[in-house]
Amino acid sequence: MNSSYHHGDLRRALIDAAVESLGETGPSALSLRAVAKRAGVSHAAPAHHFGDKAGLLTAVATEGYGRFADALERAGRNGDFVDVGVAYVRFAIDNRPYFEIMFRPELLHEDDPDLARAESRSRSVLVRGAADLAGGEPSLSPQAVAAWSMVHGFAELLIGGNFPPEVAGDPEATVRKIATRIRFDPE
Amino acid sequence: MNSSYHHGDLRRALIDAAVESLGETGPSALSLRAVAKRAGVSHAAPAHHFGDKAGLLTAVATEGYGRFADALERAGRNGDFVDVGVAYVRFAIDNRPYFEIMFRPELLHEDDPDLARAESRSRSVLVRGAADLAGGEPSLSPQAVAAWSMVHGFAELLIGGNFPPEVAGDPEATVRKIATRIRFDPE
DNA sequence: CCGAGAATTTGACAGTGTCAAGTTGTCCGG
DNA sequence: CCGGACAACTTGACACTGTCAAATTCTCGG
Repeated sequence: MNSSYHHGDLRRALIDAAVESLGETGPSALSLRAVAKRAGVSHAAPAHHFGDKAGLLTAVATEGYGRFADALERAGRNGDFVDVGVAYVRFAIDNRPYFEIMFRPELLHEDDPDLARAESRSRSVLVRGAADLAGGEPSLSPQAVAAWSMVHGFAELLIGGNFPPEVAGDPEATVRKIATRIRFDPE
Repeated sequence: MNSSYHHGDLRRALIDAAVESLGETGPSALSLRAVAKRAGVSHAAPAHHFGDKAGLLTAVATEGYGRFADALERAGRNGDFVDVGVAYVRFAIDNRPYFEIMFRPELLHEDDPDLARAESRSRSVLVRGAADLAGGEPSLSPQAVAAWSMVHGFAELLIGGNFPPEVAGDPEATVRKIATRIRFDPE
């Protein structure tokens, strides 16, 4: 029981440390060595578990997609797709460290099977919600693309600080108002 | 006035080199020294002109916002807001190196006055287009937020490779179809 | 023509990711 | 009980990065 050796679940601790670090410094300034130091291990320990910096971020993104799918699923329980949209941007706000990474392919190992699984799960939750709205189409309908794009763009613009105070102040209200009033022309 | 002993306009050459580099390697892997080498100058030359790595990226983003505003303005000439939306995502596709940087505040010097000017210009072009649609409101109406979010989210998701082939194949057609059929309920 | 001042280079420094090799812990078959 | 195999982790090194200070090179106005 040498104290220099980490006996608990180091993989878990490293992911947590990475998320904390991401929350403080943002993705571009994330340092593997800083993460290692925060977890109390040597600078090369992360490489052993994740291979790569991208590997660590992939693990974070995978966990993020898992939580994301959970949140969307929970919000969609009562059949109102507006709630799913609201949950989408709420997740981006509340889990910003995850969200800032999840849609940045150049930072991740896209071929990772776990990541792909988690990704496709949250995508399917999203599409199912949109399909309910549009009338049960299996694939990505134009309506679904539109809805997804809108909530995603809103989240990104909000996080990037591109909105004036009156909309950034209560983003949930704004997205709810918009999502409620929006319609899709047949034809 | 600005002629240097290197050869022409080094500032210009460095921005161009940065854009090329961004196009090849993406923003996260951009190296100041690689940019300098590409421009044929020493590794510390960029610092003199831009102070910082963020300074160089700020200059790139400023130029990007300029071109962006031009493109949106050109597209809005004939009063159809759908064209502006299409131009938005077309810009993201055609000028990906710029677009990938423009909405990433943590990579830039947000307080830079030139950047702020260029930003607010393209924003005002966008809002003016949306105001025409909504009936002349000056500030950011819910409709404008919705429209902006949608085209922006579409562009980001598209660039991130999140869409299946049938929509990524002809993105312009998809965004046009969506933008044409979308409506906004008057309460 | 020359000296001031700007543009650029040179050299150094701390920090980064990644790899190879060494060290330390764990566990299991005898 | 024990020895050795195996995984987890550390140590040390390497090339590369951004940034800064000092030295150099060019330009131009007097």
